[in-house]
Amino acid sequence: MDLTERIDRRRTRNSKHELVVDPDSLNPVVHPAEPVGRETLFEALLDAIDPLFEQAVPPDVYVWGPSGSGKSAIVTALMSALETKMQSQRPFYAATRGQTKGDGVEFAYLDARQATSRFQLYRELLDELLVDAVPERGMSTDALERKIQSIQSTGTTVVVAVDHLGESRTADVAEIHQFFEPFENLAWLGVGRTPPEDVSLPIPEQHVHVPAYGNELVDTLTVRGSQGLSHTLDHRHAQRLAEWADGDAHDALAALFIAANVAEGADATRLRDEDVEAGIEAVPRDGVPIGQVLALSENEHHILERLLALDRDEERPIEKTAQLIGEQTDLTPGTVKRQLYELAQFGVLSRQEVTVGPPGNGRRPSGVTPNFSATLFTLLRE
DNA sequence: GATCCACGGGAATACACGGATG
DNA sequence: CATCCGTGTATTCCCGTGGATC
Repeated sequence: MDLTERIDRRRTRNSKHELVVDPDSLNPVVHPAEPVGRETLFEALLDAIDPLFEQAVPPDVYVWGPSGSGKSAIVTALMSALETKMQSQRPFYAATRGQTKGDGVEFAYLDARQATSRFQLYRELLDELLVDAVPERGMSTDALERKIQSIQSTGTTVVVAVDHLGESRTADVAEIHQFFEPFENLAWLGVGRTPPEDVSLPIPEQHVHVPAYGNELVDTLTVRGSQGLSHTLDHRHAQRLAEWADGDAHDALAALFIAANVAEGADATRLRDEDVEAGIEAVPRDGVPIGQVLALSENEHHILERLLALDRDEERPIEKTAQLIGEQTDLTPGTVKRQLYELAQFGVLSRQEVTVGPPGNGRRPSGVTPNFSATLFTLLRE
């Protein structure tokens, strides 16, 4: 960090009123312990796993709904609530026994974006269940499966939530079904966007539909905004964001997060209209969720950073882009090109035909542009 | 020695266009 | 006019190799 940067930071930190007091509250990838205004959905989820409260293994459940409808928020909240509840009721001696954290019921939350293969899903699950570290390599997937089975043979019931199913890189419902089939005392709760009728069989009989936010989004924004900022979020601003985002909490929070940063950068003491508009400006309405971008590998992040650094106004065929990026990384242009194509298929980048040079024979090249908020990506990468 | 996976290279396939063919 | 074909690119798909870890 150079000197001016230090001074800059010091200056913003010491400005009379710090505007952002809790960044996490404004962060679209962070979910609060208690989601606002979704009590009925919480009930529906509890209903779905009701047998659990009579010591039985509940059926598998599929939770689905559009992007930004709060699926992740409600499921993470449910799992952590269940965990604390069940733990407080667990007999004291259980905690000290054996290699598992205890017997009875165990809860785990897995993010399919972090665990994309059967191996990784099993590994993450074991990591949640066991106190000991679980190896990341050198152990076969089948060995992990046997390990999970041996835990179950002690009579432990496992409820595992798997978030973000059916994205282009993550496992889908059918795969999750297959992966967790071998385990007798395990119920899974899959979360995805695909409507049940479009999901390839087999699919759980229990569905819980999470519809897009309606008016509740204004409340959610108000609560989270007011927690994150040093002042109450202006009602007009909450309304403006909710309306623009059309019920998508991810987009609304993304814009709010950026707005707060813009305002803070300008040494404002309150969020101003122009900040909110700047936030809205910086978030594409139909982009990929930023969490999906953040979950990419380190190399892919490098590629994206270089891509964002290139002059945005210039049209450039993908080949040329790959070459420019390749020069700045230790990846070959060929690999960069393939990765760019993959990212485009993934939805992280969007492709459009590019008109460059004389109209030759073959197929026209295309260029790539980010399909997410570059500002948000940069802010959250730090 | 076994394991998983990121890279990298390259084969296979898709697409665009002009010209030939029926 | 509709369709097929050849050529030249773009894009997707696949798989072997090697690093890192156990």
